[in-house]
Amino acid sequence: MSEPTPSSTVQHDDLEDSPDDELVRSGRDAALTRRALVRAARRRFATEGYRATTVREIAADAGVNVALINRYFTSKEGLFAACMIRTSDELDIRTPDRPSDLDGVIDRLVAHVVLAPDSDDPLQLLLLLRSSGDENADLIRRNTLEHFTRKLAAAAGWNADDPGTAPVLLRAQLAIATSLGVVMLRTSAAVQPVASADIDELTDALRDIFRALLTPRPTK
Amino acid sequence: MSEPTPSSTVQHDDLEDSPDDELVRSGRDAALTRRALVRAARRRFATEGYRATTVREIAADAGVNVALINRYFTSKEGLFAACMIRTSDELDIRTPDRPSDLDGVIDRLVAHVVLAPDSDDPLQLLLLLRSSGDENADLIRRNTLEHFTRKLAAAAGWNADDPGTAPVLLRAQLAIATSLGVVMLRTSAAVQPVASADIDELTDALRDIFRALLTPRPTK
DNA sequence: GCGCCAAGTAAACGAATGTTGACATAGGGC
DNA sequence: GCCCTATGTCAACATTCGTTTACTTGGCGC
Repeated sequence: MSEPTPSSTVQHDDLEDSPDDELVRSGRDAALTRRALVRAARRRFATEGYRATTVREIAADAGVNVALINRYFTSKEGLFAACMIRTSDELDIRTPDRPSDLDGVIDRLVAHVVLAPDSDDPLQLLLLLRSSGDENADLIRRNTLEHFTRKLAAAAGWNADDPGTAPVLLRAQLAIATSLGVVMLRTSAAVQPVASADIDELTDALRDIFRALLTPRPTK
Repeated sequence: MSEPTPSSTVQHDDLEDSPDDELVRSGRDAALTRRALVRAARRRFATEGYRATTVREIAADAGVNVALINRYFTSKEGLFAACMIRTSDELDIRTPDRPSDLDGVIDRLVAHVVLAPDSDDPLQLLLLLRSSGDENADLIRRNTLEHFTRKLAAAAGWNADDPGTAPVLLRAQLAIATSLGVVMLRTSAAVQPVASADIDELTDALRDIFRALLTPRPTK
């Protein structure tokens, strides 16, 4: 009888060709290890969900020993919280300051949606993540999504003080919902044809929808 | 040392007040048990995801012994397939035979999306379910989604033999993606305003989008 | 009323999960 | 150069997962 492979952790000598480690791990560097873990965790949490992701998978992706997750983040939940906090920050940065530039906002949103499946864009985690079983994480996600909705709606002419513009807020959120759905179909299920659609074609189609949704229209 | 509670299965004597069992379980009825399991599984799979759902939870929800899942459905995956198959059937039924009735199709889709959060509508499972970590389960979902996409696209004038209508297929899938996103925002995260939007208002907005997406438009 | 088979139960299994503690080692301060 | 601490490794843990096996129980045909 042959000996079973004793462990599922991969050694750092067979990282395959994954360029996940933006820098070559030369020596011992706690900060680098933490970043690698967060990056790997973001991808896994986004594509597999919180509970379906195992810490051993994350550690393997990051080319790091499993126990370091608990060393640096106390627990799996702590690692998840670390991913979420940074996500919230980055979304604020990407929000435009000039509400008039609706086309620019749309282009940026479309770019995020189209490119999300291949990146570890924090937006992807925000969009994909479902109920995690962690109340605080869910709250952060809801607040961030609502914040982003208001920003997008403002670019489309929504005014919090003008109840007449309320429909714009709803339409902005439908645009976000569409983004969420597209990202899910492309990353989570690889459903055709959207999963392998031509980038330009998909971009055009999305831009059409978002413009139709968000372009100021006085009529009902 | 106190004895640990030996099992997480609940007896059928403390079903709480859940009306999940549409009929009182008087005697032994295999068909009833199977239906109860499928119903409970649909809700759990839809709200928690495949891998995050445990067979013991499902059995407890259905007020049934865990082993019966394996007896009637061979495995957790078999139970999932049973949920999906019925979903596929219902979607087929709801698909019109007359492709010209686009408005009717749209109305039905919108109704499903709007009502999904409060029901155990099979469509909800289809829309909410994410990457399950189980290859066969993912394949079932992908095939069902693609099948439904083609049905919807056909109602909007898509013809598999006419490459010129390919964009319609993509747009139909964007409509599905939007549905998926809306259902997720409403059920999974309760994001405002879409979560508490007026039903009629939401219905109108969705109908507008889907018509704009799917109404035959000869121009590029 | 009785036996027989379907329906349901209980307990255990191996594998996988998150976590922990003891140990090994690199690398900079002195 | 030596040691001391931060960093990383290894093996084990308790628990939970899906599944299986042996068993009990209920209801229908005769």
